[in-house]
Amino acid sequence: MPKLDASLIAGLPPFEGLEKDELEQVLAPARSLRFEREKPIFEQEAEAHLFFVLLDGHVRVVRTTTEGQQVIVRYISEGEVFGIAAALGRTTYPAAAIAAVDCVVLAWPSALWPELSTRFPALGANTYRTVGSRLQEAHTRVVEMSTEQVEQRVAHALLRLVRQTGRKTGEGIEIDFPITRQDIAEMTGATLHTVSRLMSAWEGEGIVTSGRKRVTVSDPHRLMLKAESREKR
Amino acid sequence: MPKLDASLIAGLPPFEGLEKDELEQVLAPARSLRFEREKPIFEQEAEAHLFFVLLDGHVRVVRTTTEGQQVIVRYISEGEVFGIAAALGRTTYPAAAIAAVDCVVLAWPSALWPELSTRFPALGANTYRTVGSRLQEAHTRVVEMSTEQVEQRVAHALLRLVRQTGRKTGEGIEIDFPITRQDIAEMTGATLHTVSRLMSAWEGEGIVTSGRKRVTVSDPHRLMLKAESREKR
DNA sequence: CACTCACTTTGCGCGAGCGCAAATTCTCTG
DNA sequence: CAGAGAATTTGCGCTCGCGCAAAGTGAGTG
Repeated sequence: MPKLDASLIAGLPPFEGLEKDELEQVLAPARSLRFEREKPIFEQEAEAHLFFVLLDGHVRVVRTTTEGQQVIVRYISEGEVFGIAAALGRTTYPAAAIAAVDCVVLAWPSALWPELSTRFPALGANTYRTVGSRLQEAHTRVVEMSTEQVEQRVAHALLRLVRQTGRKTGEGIEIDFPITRQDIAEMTGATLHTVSRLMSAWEGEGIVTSGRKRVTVSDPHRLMLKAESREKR
Repeated sequence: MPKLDASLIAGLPPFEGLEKDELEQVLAPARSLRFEREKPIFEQEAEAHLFFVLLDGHVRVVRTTTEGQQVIVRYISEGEVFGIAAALGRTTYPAAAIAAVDCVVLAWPSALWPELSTRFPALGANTYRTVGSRLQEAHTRVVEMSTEQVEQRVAHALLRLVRQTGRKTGEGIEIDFPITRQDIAEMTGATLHTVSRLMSAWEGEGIVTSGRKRVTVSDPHRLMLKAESREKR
């Protein structure tokens, strides 16, 4: 087990408000793990033995229905906790987590959560704050799915990705990991065909530039207009 | 302030695992409040000064979009906590809560949450377990909205309501509070017209009996078939 | 460097379910 | 108990976006 570099980790949101020695105590029982691109970090319905903080990379969280249809629940970015079923009283993971690119994670045994969260209340508070915003985000998605057209939903999804993981380039803000039309479809409840058509149209209008597994938003402002205009019902 | 009857409250899920004297300490700073049918318990975006346990009645949790469209996030039943924004590090309520019928609630000042949850870990664990299942449920709804037809979604919604709040009658299991076609539409992302058509069809098939603000499921098994058959995509 | 496979684009037809409108029925209130 | 308003039902046309199909375009590999 490599010695973890506390100084790089100290600034991450889950550990905010922890003293230096507290952080070391928190990190002591953690292992650092690597996952290659497209490799599963955990599977849906598996025993939730570990919980994680993502140190580097991007992770896709996917739910699969009994009929085999996949839905992307969210993407995890650097510095976020995930797989925290144990903190929410679950014994299994409700979704799978897959490394979207090569990833480095910290992993703790779930059994340690009760002790860690009581010994280090700041850790618990930070984690539950994250849970709160995820619950709110999930409800936001329900509302979007209920009230918006596909075009609006796709625009919102892209804007969210850009905000979360955007990286500035010459042509605009690029989504920082490989993402297919199919992926965007699975985030928005559309088909890859419809997503492809929308992207083509937006490309023509100069709002996005995109290629194989790559999306760059060159005009976020006009994309926001697409996201907001024309409600239904 | 009336003296609270601890014996009636002891069995509720949020208080499971608390000793008798602990329960009394938890209840001490709580106030009991009454709300008439259709009166708001709190408004969306309001300061989250209180958190609640529902002692009697049913509460509708509603999000309103900037365009004024309403979506029913969930219904709260007896014995559930709600309005727990503070436990999730939020300062405002992300949705409104409205009494679906005359209600009795227990209310605590949000400021007490940190103290209560650390002094009584069981209370914290029970609450976060609830949060966990709500997060999962929200994701389930996202998946349903992404992959199912309106008919399946409405069937699922009714089955969920029946499981949560069903009350046996001569004709089947009745949803225990007034609920309109419009309400069901706002839970499923459909229009009241489509919901009405579905209910009429199902009534014809002998699956449900319904009237004004009233729904009884007489054949849950066949409704489950409606909920599961024919996936799309 | 060619081959293959995954990803993407585009066309076309169709159907689920919305939007609008109007009639009907039930409940509550004065 | 009559009137009014809320909730429900039903009809009809239309559109968004899916389903299916087929062609095109990279990118990685042996």
